[in-house]
Amino acid sequence: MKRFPESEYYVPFFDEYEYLRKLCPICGKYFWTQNHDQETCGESTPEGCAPLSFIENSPTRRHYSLQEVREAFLSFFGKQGHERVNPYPVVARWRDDLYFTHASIIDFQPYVTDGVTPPPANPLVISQPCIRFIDVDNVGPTFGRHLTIFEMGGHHAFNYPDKEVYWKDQTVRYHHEFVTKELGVKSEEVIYKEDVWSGGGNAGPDLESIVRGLELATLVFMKFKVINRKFVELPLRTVDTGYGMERYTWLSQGLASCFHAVYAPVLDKVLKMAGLNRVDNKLLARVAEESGVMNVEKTADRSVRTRVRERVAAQVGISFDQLDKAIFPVESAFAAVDHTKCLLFMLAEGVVPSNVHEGYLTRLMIRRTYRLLKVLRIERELPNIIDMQIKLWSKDFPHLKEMQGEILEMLSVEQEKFTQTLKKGASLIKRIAEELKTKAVSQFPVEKLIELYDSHGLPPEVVQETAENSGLQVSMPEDFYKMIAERHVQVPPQREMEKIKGLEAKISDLQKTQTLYYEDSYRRRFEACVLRVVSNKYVVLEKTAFYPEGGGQPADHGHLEFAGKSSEVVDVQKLGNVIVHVLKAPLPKEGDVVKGIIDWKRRGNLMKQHTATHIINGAARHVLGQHVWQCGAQKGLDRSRLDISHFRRLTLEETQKIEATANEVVAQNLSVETSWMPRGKAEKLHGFRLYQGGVVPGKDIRVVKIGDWNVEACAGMHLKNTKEIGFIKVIHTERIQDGVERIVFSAGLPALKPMQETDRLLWKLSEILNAPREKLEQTAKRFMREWKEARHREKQLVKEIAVRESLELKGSVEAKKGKRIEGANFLAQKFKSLDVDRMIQTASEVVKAKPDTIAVFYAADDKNASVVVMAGKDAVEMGIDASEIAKETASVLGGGGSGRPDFAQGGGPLTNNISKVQQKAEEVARKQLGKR
RNA sequence: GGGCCGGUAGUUCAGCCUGGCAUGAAUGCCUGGUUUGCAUCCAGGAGGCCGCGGGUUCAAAUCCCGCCCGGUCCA
Repeated sequence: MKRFPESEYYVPFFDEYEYLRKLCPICGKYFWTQNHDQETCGESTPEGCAPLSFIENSPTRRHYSLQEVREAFLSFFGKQGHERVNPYPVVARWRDDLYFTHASIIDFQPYVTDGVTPPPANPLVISQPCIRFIDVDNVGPTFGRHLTIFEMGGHHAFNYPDKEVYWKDQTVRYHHEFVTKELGVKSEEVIYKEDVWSGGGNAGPDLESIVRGLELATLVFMKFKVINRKFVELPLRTVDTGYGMERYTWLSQGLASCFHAVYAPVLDKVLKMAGLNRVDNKLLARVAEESGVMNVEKTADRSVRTRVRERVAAQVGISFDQLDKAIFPVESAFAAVDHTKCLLFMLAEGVVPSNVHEGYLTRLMIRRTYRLLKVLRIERELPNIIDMQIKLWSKDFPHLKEMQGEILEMLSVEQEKFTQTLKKGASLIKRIAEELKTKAVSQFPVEKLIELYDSHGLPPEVVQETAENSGLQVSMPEDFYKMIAERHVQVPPQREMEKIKGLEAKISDLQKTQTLYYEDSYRRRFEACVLRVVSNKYVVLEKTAFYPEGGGQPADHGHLEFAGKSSEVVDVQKLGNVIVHVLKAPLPKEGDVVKGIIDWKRRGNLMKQHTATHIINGAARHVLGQHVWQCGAQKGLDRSRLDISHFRRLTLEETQKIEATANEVVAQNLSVETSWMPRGKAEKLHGFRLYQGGVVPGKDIRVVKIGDWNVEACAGMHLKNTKEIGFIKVIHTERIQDGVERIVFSAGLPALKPMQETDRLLWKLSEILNAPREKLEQTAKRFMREWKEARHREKQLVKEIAVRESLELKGSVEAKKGKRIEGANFLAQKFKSLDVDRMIQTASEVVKAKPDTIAVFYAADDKNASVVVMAGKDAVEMGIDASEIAKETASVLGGGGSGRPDFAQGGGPLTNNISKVQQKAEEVARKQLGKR
């Protein structure tokens, strides 16, 4: 749907304020204005509907800092009955459909907007830091209209069928009042433009407010769900507003760019570092006014950008080159100032740069920032810029300061990695270029370009630079990134669980199964009534103490007893609210009362492993830092694993420290408390650290708290106190992805097993090396050293023997003991032991001394026979081909051989035929010499 | 989660496709000489579990399988 009818946008406010609805002849959108002479929509769009006309001419009552705009916004809506809500994290860990919070409404999706959970307040107001990568190419060129990190002010009202808060008219009135009465903009300057908003499966009409060319806010009326491309009305209608706090700040200050308004102290210093502090502000202001046409589409090639710039240059009245030279570095500084704040917020919330997920986006951001700073020749200043950003923002966001050390460390690790990649890349390109040159190829092949990007991370532009220096032409095909994409087409994963889905339909009418394991996690026996039996395999009870698989904890096993029979429970799954036991025959009948008995050895172990997982997680964070988050976990009967985010390989020392810390927690006998509470309350009480295991659905969540050590939202089975675990042993660690470390450990009695394994190994080693345990290390070192020395000595000896033997043989050649055939010396010799290396060395010496010699040396052990054939320089010239001799003689031995004319070897398993080698070799040699 | 590239002297790499002596290359190191201020030149030398484990083969750095380690791209 392109647009909604007028009725979706009309509000009585427009009549009251004598607003007129008009159609913009340039962008083709409807808009509402009080100024009846207004012709275009008044927004500074890429189509050029209007310039920005507030530069050096602010329409507001006074200048506002970002902090002041935020406060004005929050308190204005506070006065209008909105409750203030603290901002959420920028890393959206409570969602599995996106990585970063990119709008204020994200905080309340999906549970609030789907009606599952009540909102924390209604109506509410919030100023939410948001991260958006979608516009990253525009950050800088648009002078701050686009940012990767910004604060979105939102006042939200959730209208339920039985409870109306406010809807369109009131929303527009609030906005209008805020802009005119609070900020002092004249009413006739405020234009409302109609648009259609959709995102995240929801949609609705929206009005954008525009003042002096700048879009300031979007007022969205979320009332549809998109199902099969059709709009279906939602029972819950949400007022979703987004006020660009930075844009209001910019508007009020009327400075040349949004960055001047928001980042003044940092921008000043960055410009100074880069030697750009004398840039003409008048010129900047003129460019800013026209910057609305800048809108670099992600896929657009350079020519579009150039064209747009030329247009701006014409408007400003200077040449393209002049403009580009003056403005381009400033835009880079703008972007750098934005990107470093973005990095600061991401890293402060513990995103570890990596090759996957949000970590990868962070890595791309770091590399992008690094390249920008490099263009400005201030890449060494990155830590200083980050420090300045911390200083600027930690007043409002105190958590930034706490992470200072870790952030700088992560950045330096990342920077080091990147320079390594670039360094390696440069030498790689050079080598390829040289190789191509020797082949007289002047065009850089596309497949090499693709390989360099895909496998070595070198964008074509970088290749271009380096390769063109070596005189190679590099042209990038238009569909380069499409070609990359084609290399990554993947087969969609096959669907499993189809059977279970069929099962779900057959039990969906049943009531929620009562969960006895939550009432008492130590309960081992219970009685319950059978509600349903499906497919002679699945049994549903009214209540159960069997824990179904979930949250990385495997299902309980055990028995059901009924009418004197016993049936084994082999699996337990949760389908919706119903718990299904998978049984091995015999099966009870529907209506039977059965006795359930949990396999306690299994369950007890799993509880130990699970509580231990939480402790290890806490220990890892304690030892390594606040950037540690759980990225995955799986509990097992005798060992479990926990994946954590960390930017380096774990060292042995760190691992042992984690292990020691975890065991201290065990020894402290901390109590483990589990409780159910509303999501909002839990978040308020314990923060977003709760969501270690990823998304936790539902209105109420279960909070597992281990003393003051660790709090997580978790549905699993836990002990009552840590001492019950007994002992935790870390078995090993591995790096499963860049930035993700896996810790494999065991808890309780099963932890004994890996320790005994290690013990056994040491025992064996001690036996083999014949050394006591405490001397093992130095003994192993000594053996290694001696082995090396021995190997070295052997090599020398073989050489020496070869020289001696060759002297003897040379003597026999001279004494004409060897055969002379066709003017060449033919020397065949059987060696006593099969030592190919020695034969080669010897032959090599002989041939060197007597270049007209053909040496055929052979030997056999009980399994194989080998032949070495070497021909001197003169012999080769006479027509000898050692390769053929080796091949022919080896065929007598039942094998094969080959090599070069001067040297070849072969062999075979028929050791009995070794006596025939000499004759055969001579025969072939004669033939070769005779041919000449 | 998936794809791709790589692991060989201290370092950067060649050799692998097409199995057959690692006389491997450059650089760094050591010795001697020539010079002598700042990447000088010449001669000689030391330095390799060819990532680990299997398999194929008369023969594996090279081919096949598994693992470990590093890099990189995509979602």
